[in-house]
Amino acid sequence: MGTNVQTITEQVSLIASETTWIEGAAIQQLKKTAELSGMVRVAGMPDLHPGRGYPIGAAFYTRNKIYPALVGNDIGCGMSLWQSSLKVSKINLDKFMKKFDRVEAPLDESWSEVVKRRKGEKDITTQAFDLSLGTIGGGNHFAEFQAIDQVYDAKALKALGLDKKQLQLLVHSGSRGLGQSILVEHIRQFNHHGLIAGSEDCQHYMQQHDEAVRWAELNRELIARRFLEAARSEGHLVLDVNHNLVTAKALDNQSGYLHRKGATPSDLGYVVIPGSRGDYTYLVKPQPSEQSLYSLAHGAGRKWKRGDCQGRLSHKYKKDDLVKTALGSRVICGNKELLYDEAPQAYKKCESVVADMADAGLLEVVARLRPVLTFKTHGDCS
DNA sequence: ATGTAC
Repeated sequence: MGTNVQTITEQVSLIASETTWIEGAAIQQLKKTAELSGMVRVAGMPDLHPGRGYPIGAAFYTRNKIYPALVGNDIGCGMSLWQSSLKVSKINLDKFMKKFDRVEAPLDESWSEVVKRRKGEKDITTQAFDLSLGTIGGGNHFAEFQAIDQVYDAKALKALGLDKKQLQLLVHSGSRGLGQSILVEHIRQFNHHGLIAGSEDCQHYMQQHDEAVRWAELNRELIARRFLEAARSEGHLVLDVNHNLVTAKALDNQSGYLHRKGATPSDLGYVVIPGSRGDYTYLVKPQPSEQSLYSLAHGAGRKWKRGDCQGRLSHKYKKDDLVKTALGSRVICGNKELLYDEAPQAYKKCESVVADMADAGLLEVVARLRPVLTFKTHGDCS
C-alpha cells in the first residue's frame, strides 16, 4: 500500500492523508455500503462526504449485481472543459459579467437544428426533458470561465491543445430531470435491492442509464456552446468526463461493475479536479490504479453540510462579500441559499485534495487554473 | 441532485 491509502476494512479503502478531514458519517456510509450483497471493494476518495444514505466521492465495485441508487439521481453528471477563443488579457470583468443575461432559459429556436442533429448523432430518443437541455441546474453545478495560472507540464498542456493566453470554460452539470426520473422509477419498482447483472431489468436500467449519460454529455456541450456564444467566442472541447455512472470493468480477470458516485475515472486520460468557485481547479494526468478503483476525487469535497452554510457564514460574509472571491474572480449567483451553500469556505482546499492523490501516486498535476467568472444562476434576488 | 414536497 502506498502512502495516503488507508485500509478501513478488508474491503474498504480510503485515499486520504491522516490529516485530511473526512466526516465520520461518510466513513460509516462507506462501510455500510460495503455490506451490500455482491459488493467486492469500496474506495473512498479524499473528497468523500456523506450523501443521502450512500456517500459521495467514492467508487464501488460489484460482481453479479448493480445498484442504481449508488449512482444516484444525477446519472452522467460530470465536467467538461472547453478552450475559448477569448484572450485572458482582454477580459474586462465588469463588462464580461453582463454578457450572460440569457443563459438559463430553455434554448430558443435558433438551437433546434443543432439540438436535433446532436441528439441523433448521440442516439438520444427521449424528448421528455428537451426543455432542460442546455441548462445548468442547481446545487453544485456551474459554468466557470478560468485562466491557466500555473503550468507544471507544458508538454501535456500542448498535447491537449491548450494555450495559456486563452480563457477556458469549465462546465459542471448532468442529466437534470431525466436521470432523476430514471432513478425514481427504478426505486419505485425495486427499492434498494439492486439488480442482478444480465437480467432483463438490469439491461433495461443500463439502457436508460447509458442514454442519460449521453444526454448529460450533450447537456454540457450545449451549455458550453451557449455560454461561448453569449461571450461572442468560438471554442473547442478539450475533455469531458463523467463522475456519476456505472460501467462494466474487469478486475483480476473477472468481470464486474464499477459504480462511481462523485468519483472521476482515472483510466480515461486527462481530467480536471475543480475547486469550488473561488478556489483553483487542477488539470491532472491520472495514473490508473486498482488501489483507487481507477478513480479520483471529483472535486474539493464538502466540509460543511448544505443548509448549515448560511448560519456559519452570514455573520462574517454578506451577499456582496461572496460575489467577489479571494482570487479576484466574480460569482453570478442570485440565489442566496446557493450563494452560501456553495461558498468556497464550505469546501476543503482543492490543493490538499489533489496533494493527497499525488502523494498516493494517483496523478501528476499538469496545470492550475484560476477562476475568472463563476455562473450559478441569476436566481430570485439578483 | 430535482420542469423542487406535504
